[in-house]
Amino acid sequence: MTLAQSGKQGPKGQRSRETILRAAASLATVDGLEGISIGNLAAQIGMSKSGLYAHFGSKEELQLATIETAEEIFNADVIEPTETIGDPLERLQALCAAFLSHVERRVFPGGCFFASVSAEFDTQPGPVRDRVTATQQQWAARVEQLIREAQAAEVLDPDEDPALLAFELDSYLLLGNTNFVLYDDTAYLHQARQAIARLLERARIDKPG
Amino acid sequence: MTLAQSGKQGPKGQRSRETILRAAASLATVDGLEGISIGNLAAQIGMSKSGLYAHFGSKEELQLATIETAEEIFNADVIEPTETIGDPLERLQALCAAFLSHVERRVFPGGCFFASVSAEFDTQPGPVRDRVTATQQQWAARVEQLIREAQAAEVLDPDEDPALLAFELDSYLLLGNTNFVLYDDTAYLHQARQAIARLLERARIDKPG
DNA sequence: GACATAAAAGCACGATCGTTCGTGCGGTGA
DNA sequence: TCACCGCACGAACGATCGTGCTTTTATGTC
Repeated sequence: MTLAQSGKQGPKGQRSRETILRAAASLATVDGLEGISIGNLAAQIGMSKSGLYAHFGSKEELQLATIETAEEIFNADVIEPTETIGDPLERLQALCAAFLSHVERRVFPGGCFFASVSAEFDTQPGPVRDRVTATQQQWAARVEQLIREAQAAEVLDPDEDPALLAFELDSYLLLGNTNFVLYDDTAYLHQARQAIARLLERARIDKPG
Repeated sequence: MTLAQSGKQGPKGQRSRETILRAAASLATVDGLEGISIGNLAAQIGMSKSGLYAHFGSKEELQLATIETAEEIFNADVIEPTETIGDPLERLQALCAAFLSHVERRVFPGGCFFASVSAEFDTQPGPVRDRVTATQQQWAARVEQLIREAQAAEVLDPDEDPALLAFELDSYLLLGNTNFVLYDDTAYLHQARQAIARLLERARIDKPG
């Protein structure tokens, strides 16, 4: 019986598991989630192939656990810091800024984990794809919801289509990430910031006076 | 001596090579350019592994030839039809429309070939990456150039930053492609079209009268 | 210090990877 | 008719893949 199947696990095992998954999440943004090999990952962190493998029942379980870890890292780094902001428009701006900062600081060496993995699994049905698309939709829904709140608070034009505005914002974030990684040039992150700023400016309600 | 190394090739060989490369280009947008295996590709088109391999000296040569073929397909389907249009703004609009149509018609089953492959090789140095980035830059430069021409023709606001405008347009195209493939929903292509239309409308010079 | 158990390693398996080699078929020109 | 050559084939290679089984090493409790 593998360690993964038996529910038992001590503190040592949890630490190892965490080490494995953090390395896997980083490697996945460079070599892809499928491109990672058990042996390669094991060598990376100085473990034996079988010792690493014992923590998971299969490669797919490792991939799913890796996604979960990446999501925790992403949430802690990008989403949670913005949740104390009351004003919805400010929170939206902070969210976009945090994302681009997250990419720029190379929290994951290959840029946004979910952009990377969803491009890899977009045409590969299965639990991995489902898990990734769920996270993506959650992100898009969050952006759109903040736009609706900003409209309700009368700081964004209520005639704007929230879904379209969210699409446009996400577009800038995605291409900013993609081009930054591809060309290793922060100029594209700055373009994303400019595009976001003027899009939101155009959607803002003109305050009288 | 392999067929690839000897320059000699008859009409039969060229036809086979073309068959291989077209299948490879399609498969690459689904399984990735690295995910393609020689055996898998050979089985797909009913050839032996070694028979296929003889057309190329290595897998990397196959990848590079695949990119070249994909570029030809893309140019013929997206770029060339728009080159007869004189007005730069109209040509820009036609180019964007042609791209989204190209994606929607699934000329490649996994959407835009270069979006797919550049996401895969963005962190993998080598000739393949270089070839892909070159094509990407060529596309971006084309879009930006059309914007400049439209500004010179006084149909787009000369105060607009051409690079930024090109970035925004490319953003919509990329996310439109990505989400269409990921969710198999044309709604995202429509959002891209809306975003493009209103961005260009905002950048247009208001005609007096 | 002995014992139970978690955690990692050792080793080996079948499959598949890219790659190479020798061979054979079919058409073309001497 | 015969030699030649483009083209594709089958077989096999070393390497690496994911995956198991067995054994050894740590860890922690009495």
